[in-house]
Amino acid sequence: MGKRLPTMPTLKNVANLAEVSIPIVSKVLSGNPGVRVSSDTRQRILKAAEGLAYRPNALAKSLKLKRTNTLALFMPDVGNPVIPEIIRGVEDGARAAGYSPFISHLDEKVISERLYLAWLQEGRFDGLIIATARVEDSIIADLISSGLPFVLVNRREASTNMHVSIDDAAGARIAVNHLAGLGHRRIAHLAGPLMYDTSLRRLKGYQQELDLHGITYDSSLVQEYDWHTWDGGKLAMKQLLKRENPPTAIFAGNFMGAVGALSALKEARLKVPEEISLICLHDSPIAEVLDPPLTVVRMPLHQMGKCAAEMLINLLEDRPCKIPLVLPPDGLFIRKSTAPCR
Amino acid sequence: MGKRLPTMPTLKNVANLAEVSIPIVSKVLSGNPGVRVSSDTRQRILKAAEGLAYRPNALAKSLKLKRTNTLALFMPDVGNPVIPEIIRGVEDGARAAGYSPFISHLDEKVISERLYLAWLQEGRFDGLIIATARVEDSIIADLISSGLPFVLVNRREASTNMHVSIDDAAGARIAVNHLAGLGHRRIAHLAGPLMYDTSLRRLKGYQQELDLHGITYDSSLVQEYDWHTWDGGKLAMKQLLKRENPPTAIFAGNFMGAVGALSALKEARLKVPEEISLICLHDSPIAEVLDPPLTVVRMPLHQMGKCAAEMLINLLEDRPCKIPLVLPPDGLFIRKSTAPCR
DNA sequence: TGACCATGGGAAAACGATTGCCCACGATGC
DNA sequence: GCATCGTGGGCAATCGTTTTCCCATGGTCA
Repeated sequence: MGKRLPTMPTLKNVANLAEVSIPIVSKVLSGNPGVRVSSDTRQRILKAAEGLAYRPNALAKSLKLKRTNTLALFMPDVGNPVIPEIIRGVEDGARAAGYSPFISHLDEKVISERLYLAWLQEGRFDGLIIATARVEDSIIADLISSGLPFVLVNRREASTNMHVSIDDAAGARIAVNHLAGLGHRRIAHLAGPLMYDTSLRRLKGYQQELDLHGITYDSSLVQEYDWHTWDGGKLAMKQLLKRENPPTAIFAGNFMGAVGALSALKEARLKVPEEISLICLHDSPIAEVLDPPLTVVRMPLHQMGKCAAEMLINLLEDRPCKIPLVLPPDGLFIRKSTAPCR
Repeated sequence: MGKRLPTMPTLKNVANLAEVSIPIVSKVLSGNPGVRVSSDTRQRILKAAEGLAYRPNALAKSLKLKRTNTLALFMPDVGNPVIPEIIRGVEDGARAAGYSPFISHLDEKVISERLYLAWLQEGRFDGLIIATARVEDSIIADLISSGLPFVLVNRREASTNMHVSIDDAAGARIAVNHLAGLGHRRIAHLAGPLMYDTSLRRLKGYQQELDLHGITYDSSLVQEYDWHTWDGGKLAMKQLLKRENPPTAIFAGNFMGAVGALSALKEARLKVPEEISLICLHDSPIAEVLDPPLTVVRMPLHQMGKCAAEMLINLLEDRPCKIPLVLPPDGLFIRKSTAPCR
């Protein structure tokens, strides 16, 4: 069904036009330096290819070469403002090595259908970068046992060392240290879904740093929230504000949560940072235009993406992998949402 | 270079295991209903395929069939919050028709290298959806003359009717009408880069509606801004506030601009909506958590994406195309950033 | 018993590219 | 004058599928 619109020129067409054989055209056009060819023949081929606007068919080439030079990048949620950073990092890493990354946006349905596994098995891509925490463990296990090349981003897995993540605990500690340094003692934590190891590590960092400052951990100051939505943080913040003894500072596990929390604080007529301080992990250009601009611990998302691409490509090209598995946070970016505790 | 990690099973392997020929395996597995095969053979083949976890090689299949069932979606900027909506729309449209969309994030470099044209010419994708206004006209012209199947999103082009967009002028008029209905007369317009026809149409709609309400158009109330960045709107808003007779209402051309404008207004200690009203085109979940939540004219971005996919697939499958080229706005969503003019 | 038919399944070509091998040719060496 | 050698370029196989065509085989009918 369906007319095939324009027919692309093939090697055969070029060969006919240049009055030579197909293989020699291939050799000349693929620029193989070792090929010996008379300059006359070369010119004829080049002219013919140019005239026909010839482009090698990627499918045929990849089939023969068993290499597509493409990567698939699986993203959970393009709406999350931290995602673009990662995407750009992957792109930079991949393109520098001659690979083209293609992004696939995974909604629940696709995740459950294991389409990504299929794409890899079907040879459409050389490798896979998975940047979604939502993928089930069982599927990761399948992926590992299939032996197919993939890298996990922002998610660690004991059974493989193909993953890159950021030191969440360290990030959390920087945030809490900042808050504690400002004199805050009742520091709440808006924690991402605790089914994700990333959230768990942030929580642990929060606890550790509290401990270091001699603040006893109060689990009622930890409120889990849904970080897939913008108002997950808002709902959680409202919960937290219901306490009889509300916190003087909030450490939000991610950016979306902080924005939601800020919204809740405003509805509650609490002044940020005068009455309550707010800090979060991750940065985003939006942080600058919020009221007040958000103090954040910036995480090296771009670098994480880039490392993931490099790691994967190293694997694909059978080179030793010397990429760090865990990246340190970029550090504190103080804007206007945190202030000394009154 | 590079070890080829796991070797995927092929039709040949399945055929060997089932002790039949390759073609019959292909026929059975591709589920062609017309194929007549004994149930014994069928069972053996199915079992063998299952046992080997066979998956057809997409490259070989596409090469033979001249159809990949994939679409490439070119996005300008995944950081822009309106983009995810479009992406999801395209996905819905494509998947419903059995196509997989792959997103490529186009930065300036890629745009200038005309990679997208290459990908299409190389047969990697069946068609292309271009959702970036930034692509140069000359490249669009190339694309058209190449005869390759593509659809333009949110951009009109006289030389092709393969495009889907939203009625920007109508959206602008709804916004201005709302503001005028609240009694505002000095309504400023934060206009996107006027090199884009989309921005131009919004400006025109703004002018028309002003006219309808008997308000004379004052070009000094129109401030162009860069809508690729979050603080483009902020800078523009600051410009506007320098006037001796500042506007009482702002109509921002897009969401990012409105967020930036809101930021500038806060810095200037202007109360929204008490002292100045703000409305924009496009909606985003973030609009809810801003302070105040933004009143917007919602545009059918999801539907636009979906229509684009359907239009492209209709073209690919040689079906008549009955998709509307221009979609009406979804309408006004009143939140809290607009109020009667004092 | 011989002709016919339906049925199941295989042979081969094709998609477009790459590559190892080999051959023809003219030039060179003895 | 004969063997050798290097050079330019073609042959053929291959990657993994799909699809058209055709051939066995065995059963049915006269």
